[in-house]
Amino acid sequence: MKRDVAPRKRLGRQDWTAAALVALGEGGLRAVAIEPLAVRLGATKGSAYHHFPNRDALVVATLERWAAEHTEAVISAVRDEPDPLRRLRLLITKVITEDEDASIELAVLAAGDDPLVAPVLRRVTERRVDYIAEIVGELGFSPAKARRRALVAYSTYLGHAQLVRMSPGVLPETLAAQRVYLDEMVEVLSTGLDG
Amino acid sequence: MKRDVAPRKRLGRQDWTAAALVALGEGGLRAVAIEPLAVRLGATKGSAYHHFPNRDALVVATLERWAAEHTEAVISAVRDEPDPLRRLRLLITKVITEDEDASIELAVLAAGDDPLVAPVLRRVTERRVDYIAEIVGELGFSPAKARRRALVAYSTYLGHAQLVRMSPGVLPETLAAQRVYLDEMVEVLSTGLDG
DNA sequence: CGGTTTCCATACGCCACCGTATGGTTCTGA
DNA sequence: TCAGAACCATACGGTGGCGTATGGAAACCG
Repeated sequence: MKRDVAPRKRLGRQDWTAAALVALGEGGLRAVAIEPLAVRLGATKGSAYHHFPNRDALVVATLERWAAEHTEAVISAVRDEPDPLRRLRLLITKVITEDEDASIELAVLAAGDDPLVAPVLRRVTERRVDYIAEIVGELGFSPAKARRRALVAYSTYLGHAQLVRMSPGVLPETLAAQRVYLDEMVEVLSTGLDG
Repeated sequence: MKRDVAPRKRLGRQDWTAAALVALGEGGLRAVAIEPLAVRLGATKGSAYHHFPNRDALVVATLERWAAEHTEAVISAVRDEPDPLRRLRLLITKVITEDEDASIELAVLAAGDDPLVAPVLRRVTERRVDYIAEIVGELGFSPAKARRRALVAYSTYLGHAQLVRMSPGVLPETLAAQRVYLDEMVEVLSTGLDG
């Protein structure tokens, strides 16, 4: 008579990190907690503490998975474009427009000073800035200048993400206005990079 | 014979919000908790719950105080400069360089999706963007374009703050390099605004 | 098919913080 | 000067999460 409400599958590490990613996107880092996740998964803490020694390990594994899955994804999505300037503009546009898993990224950024998040985030940041600088370098600028421009561009991206999160109201409302805005942003950021 | 170790002053709302601001800068929003603050102040919770109905009220009062003290401060610090373009550049430079109370600002930004923080932060953001747009408008641009440029500039500021917080390592190390970097950033952001 | 490993449920103690109740102390002004 | 208000200490109960112990079920394997 003990019917299983949900088909009681057995759980693995991946199930936990997957659920943790969802929770992370919805409620930030503090929502990545063992007991609520257990409820969400229809399991108990016993499962979690089998796969992970403690909560920190779960958080780290989750962040590591996020970094692996999303950092390279964006980069390899524009690698086909041969022209550096167009590639840069494509990258910026893509990354600004894309709001697919933005919530997770925003949550990670928001928790940037957490000792568990900091190292992962630092790695991802360096990787991204390096990549942008590489593109700018292809345009014929010195490594130093290329890096400076990359930093400005990446800062703008970060700030835009922050704005989207904290007060979308200040941003242009209509889709048309958004297009104009983003075009202008790309233009400003790529000033002087072409002829 | 009962010598007071610390001169046991009586506490007011201001003492609590002041301590809360310090805690906010040091440990983020979650550090703004009644019991730790009571310890820090050499008092007990009884005091806090006399001045504030609950923890949320303390947080709100603290944020309100921050908004009042720091939003207008920066703006009025550059109001004297008559030339709009120079005023804009002064503003950006000032705000990027200044790391006085940056920790509090960063903590507020990091907690931007907290329901207590969101409305305050939204107000502050609108106010700042409006002010930047106003300056750009003085340069002869249409309100729409001025606002777009203001948004780009403010996004860059936000992102830069984020970078400072999460991985200062990616930013230029030496003071000289920092100067060059900031100059270039100001130049990029004010591209096309002058002749 | 019996043993071993993997997986998970139950139950427990712990800690940090919230909020309340209650009574004591200090201040203030008629 | 003393009554009431303002202020604060102590003690308590509640909540939500962490981590551990222990035993039992499920899967795997010889």
